[in-house]
Amino acid sequence: MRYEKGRKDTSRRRIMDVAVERFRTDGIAGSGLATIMKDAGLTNGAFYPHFPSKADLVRETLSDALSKQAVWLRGVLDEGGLDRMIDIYLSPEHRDNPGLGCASAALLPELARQPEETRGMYAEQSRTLVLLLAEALPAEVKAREDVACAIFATLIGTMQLARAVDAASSGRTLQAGKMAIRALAGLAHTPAS
Amino acid sequence: MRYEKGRKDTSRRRIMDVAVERFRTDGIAGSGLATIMKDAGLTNGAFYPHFPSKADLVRETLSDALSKQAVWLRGVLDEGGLDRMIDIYLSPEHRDNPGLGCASAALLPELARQPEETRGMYAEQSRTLVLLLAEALPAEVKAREDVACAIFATLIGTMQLARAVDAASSGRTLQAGKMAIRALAGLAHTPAS
DNA sequence: TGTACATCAGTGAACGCGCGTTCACTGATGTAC
DNA sequence: TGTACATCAGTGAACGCGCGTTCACTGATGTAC
Repeated sequence: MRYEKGRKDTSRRRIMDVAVERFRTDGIAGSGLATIMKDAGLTNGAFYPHFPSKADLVRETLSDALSKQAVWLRGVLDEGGLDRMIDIYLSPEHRDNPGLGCASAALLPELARQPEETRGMYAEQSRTLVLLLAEALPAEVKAREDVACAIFATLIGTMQLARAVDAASSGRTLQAGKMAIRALAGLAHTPAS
Repeated sequence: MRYEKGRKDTSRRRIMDVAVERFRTDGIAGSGLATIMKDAGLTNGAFYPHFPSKADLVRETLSDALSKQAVWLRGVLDEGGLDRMIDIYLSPEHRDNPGLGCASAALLPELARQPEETRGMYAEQSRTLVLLLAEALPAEVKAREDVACAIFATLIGTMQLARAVDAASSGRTLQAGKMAIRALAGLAHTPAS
């Protein structure tokens, strides 16, 4: 049947929202299209009027997620600075909700195995995040982009580690990451969080 | 047919060697048992006299890989110290050969999605690596285990990032990681590597 | 030392299942007149 | 304003394929005598 105007756009949006969350929760290879479509309230076949293939869905959803993360990052850095961002990123809430969190923390090794087009998208989008971090570094920091890149890597590595280890060490892992990133950024070390 | 003594052990060893390499290259969910067995020179059905399930293969091979990594780490730290280890870990050779490299860099987010038993194994084995790093820190470093944990996270995050981004920025990412880890460890920063 | 036999690693076909993708079809809506 | 018709998002069954796992079977070897 023919549907009302704008219907296709909202369906597409719903598919994408359901898909990123599932990718971040179960991995890309671990997420089937049938499940995604069912969760979006549609059937198998409705996928292909929206996306030419799963690879395209992956690329588009992750590109979207990274753009949103850039908006979020800009906002948090503007309001609360690097210090505040670190506390939010390395929070237990973020750790316990990978489906709603950072795509890099959830999927980075799998992203490295994606087709060239997806990898190029990631290279570009992650660079934006690193540049935003670089801008937020204290004025006296040298080699700003390199420091920002290392901070980005430490955020991601710390979150992955906190998710993989047992609950007992997880909190300490997060704290260790915060401490290290503050040291790299040249911020005062605040022992109690 | 009945095979000569020790045959089962060498087959098992071959399955495990082929499996870890494939896991690290293609991911766990992305690696099928049929392919692994074929690469090990055996057929499908020969898998089950060796392992009760794929999950067991995953746990055993990764446990083995992490033990070997601990041996490697101890050796490199003894011979060349933290500085040498950083250079080897964050080398283009390691980046370009994930199949032979660090299991954490290749699989950490996927490890966080494994069954409890596998996660427990990882928590334990990664702790050993962190403690080895802590021992290798310069004497004056405080909060040694926390610093070591952050260094571990930075090594992993940096390698993942270097593998995901384009070739042009990849080298710089590795250098930025080296610089940051040397700073965290309180080692002199050597601008040229 | 020679013979009979139990062992069991490995074979290869098959199991049910979910994967990504294709396709003929539906039918309420927007558009043209 | 009313009618005829083209559109096309979505349906639901099917495609071939690879997945993890099972199973009846093989047959050279190690073991027992």
